[in-house]
Amino acid sequence: MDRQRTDKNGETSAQGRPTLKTLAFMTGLGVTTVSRALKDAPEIGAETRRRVQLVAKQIGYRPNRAGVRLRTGRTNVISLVLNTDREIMSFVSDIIYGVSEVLAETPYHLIVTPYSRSQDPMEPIRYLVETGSADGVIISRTQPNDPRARYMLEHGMPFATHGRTDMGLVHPYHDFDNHVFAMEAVRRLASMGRHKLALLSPPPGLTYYGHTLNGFADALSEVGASEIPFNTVSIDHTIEQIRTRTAQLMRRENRPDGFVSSAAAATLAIVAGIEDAGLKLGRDVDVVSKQSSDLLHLFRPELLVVNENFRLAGSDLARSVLGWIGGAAPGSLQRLVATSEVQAFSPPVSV
Amino acid sequence: MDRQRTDKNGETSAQGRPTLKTLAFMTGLGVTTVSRALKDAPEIGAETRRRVQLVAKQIGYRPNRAGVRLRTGRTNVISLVLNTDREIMSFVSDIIYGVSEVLAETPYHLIVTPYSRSQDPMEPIRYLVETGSADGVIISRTQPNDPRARYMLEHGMPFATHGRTDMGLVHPYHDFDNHVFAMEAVRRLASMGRHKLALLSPPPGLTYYGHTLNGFADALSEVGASEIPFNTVSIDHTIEQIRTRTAQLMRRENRPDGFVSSAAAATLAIVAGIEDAGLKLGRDVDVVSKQSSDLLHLFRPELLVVNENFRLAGSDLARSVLGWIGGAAPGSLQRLVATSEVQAFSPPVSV
DNA sequence: ATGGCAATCTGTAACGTTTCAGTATATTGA
DNA sequence: TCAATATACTGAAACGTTACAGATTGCCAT
Repeated sequence: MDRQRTDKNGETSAQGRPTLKTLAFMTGLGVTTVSRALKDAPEIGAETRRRVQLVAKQIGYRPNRAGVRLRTGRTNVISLVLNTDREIMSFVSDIIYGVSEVLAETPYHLIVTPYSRSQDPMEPIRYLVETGSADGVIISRTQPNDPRARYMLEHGMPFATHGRTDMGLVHPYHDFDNHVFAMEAVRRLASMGRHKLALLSPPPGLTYYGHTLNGFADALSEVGASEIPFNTVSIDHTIEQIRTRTAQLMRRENRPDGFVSSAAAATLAIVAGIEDAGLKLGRDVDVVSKQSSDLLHLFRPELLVVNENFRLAGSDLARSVLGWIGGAAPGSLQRLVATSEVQAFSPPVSV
Repeated sequence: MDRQRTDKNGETSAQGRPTLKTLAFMTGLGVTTVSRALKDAPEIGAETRRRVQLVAKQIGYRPNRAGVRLRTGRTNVISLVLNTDREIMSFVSDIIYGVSEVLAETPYHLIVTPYSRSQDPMEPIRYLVETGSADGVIISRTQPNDPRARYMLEHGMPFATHGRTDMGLVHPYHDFDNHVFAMEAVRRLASMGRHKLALLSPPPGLTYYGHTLNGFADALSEVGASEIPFNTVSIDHTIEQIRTRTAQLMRRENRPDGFVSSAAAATLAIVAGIEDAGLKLGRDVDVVSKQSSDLLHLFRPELLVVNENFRLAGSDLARSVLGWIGGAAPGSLQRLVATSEVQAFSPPVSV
């Protein structure tokens, strides 16, 4: 197991990985001096500092994470907390890449802390805070009154949320403007002559559920369109459930002629349901959908899409947590990204 | 910053998180005894053991990771190494969930170590080994002669690969039988009367590229079909590139009447290319595709699919690494999963 | 009684780092 | 010249854990 353990107490040149002691021996200085020289402490002579840093670079010195962590309590870890059964697929990969890309230039590692259907969402948070397993946390599926945010705020754990909260607490967030998304979607559908619209919403409970609903309602009254209720399912339901419900809805007399969908996978199901009912996309009904990767236009060119960039969300969230850890004001680390325009891929069919 | 620091040297009841010292004080034992009692060491009296464990549970003692890591060198970390620009989207989320679900019942944390296009794939591996940042590693995009596997083997770092190597070294792996996949795909197409087949392969260089190619070739000769070369693109190319090349191919005189595709997203592009060329899926050409989530049948019901379960791969890989760390023989931790049957969603159209 | 031996328990040191409280030397001000 | 002070460095202690090398006790065979 332990490969080489030649060194006794610092005099004999150490094997294995170099430590401060190794550097101290090589430079003839004390470990304290070396430690401070490496972090540019002011009370170290300019030449000594340079010398130490040179040697450190030469032999590839890297501070031992466990040593630092034990001594300082800093873990150099950011934890991304994910729901393992409800999270959108592309969300996971894109956000991880976004976070990674920011952390890559720092000493921080990314740990993924999962929780599942069966668990209380608070559990992973409590674990992280109680065990001090991370210096900062990123959470998603944010709720208006989010106990996780409150808890972390109370316990001094820096964090950032994907989506906003609404309880008067200030913390970093990254959010996509789903209010505007829903409004633009409705406006676009209205401009195509669609006036009986259904919304496949985010799961009730999450903050952006409200944003989406409000945007939808606001635009409906703005353009004078009406809503066909479709609230027995949300994007959290299975493909099959959404497909079935859509088909049922489309067979009713008072069926919608337009859909707004908050997620790409759900949109596949909606379209399938529409076609199950014998109707045709672009002729009988139009659909505006959010998507996070550029695939929906391959599925059906008649689909109208708005892009949400999860990779950007990831890097933004990572920067925010690091910022908070670094002492920035949490209120200055909030970002609401505007939605892009609704995009079409095939010329509109006149109704 | 430091919240409470009442305790001086163990006599005064400690604040903050309980440590062995806290337990020692509460039970009236020495820290050594407490430490051993918690890990069921044989030289501890049965009653003492129970007593210590009871108190530990009551006050919610959790060993300090930094302490353990510094002392023992064990990190209790498994690292998943991912390519941030070539990895399949669903692969990332599913495999993370699979790994997580296994690690959840252990003290292990999952850290994601990314590398990008611009980097040498060896770099993250060297980092992990040199800094001892993980007790075990999971890699994907495995090559027949994989320098990462060789390096980790040489340096005693337990690991598992998604996909096999082919250099006579023995290590745990999880692999999907792409040879059989390609054969079954070809057989299915042949049974539908398709005899001029094109293969959209994995990227050359990866081990399963060879497996897929061989299976494809073997089945071609078995059923007496012929290959239409389509090797200017692989599933690593962009959607647009695949789409364009497919359209070009389908406009040629000697065009394929069947495709075998190694990835779902690429299949979307193939179908788009087919339709760009004015041809119809199921009538002019059939496509068999691998998929990892059940979405392709929504895209075009004529598609034929074979499912590959990445979540299973993840949990399997995690179990393998843990097994190796735990002392199991690496050769006993290898698994080749059979492909499911080729599935159809719409009745075949006679040609 | 005495030596030997299990059975239990314990103190000390060490892992690598940072911080505290210095020490030694040179420099300054009067 | 002498104290005061700044500059550059240092040892010891501590973070929480485990391993090593004992120490204490009771019991048994002699």
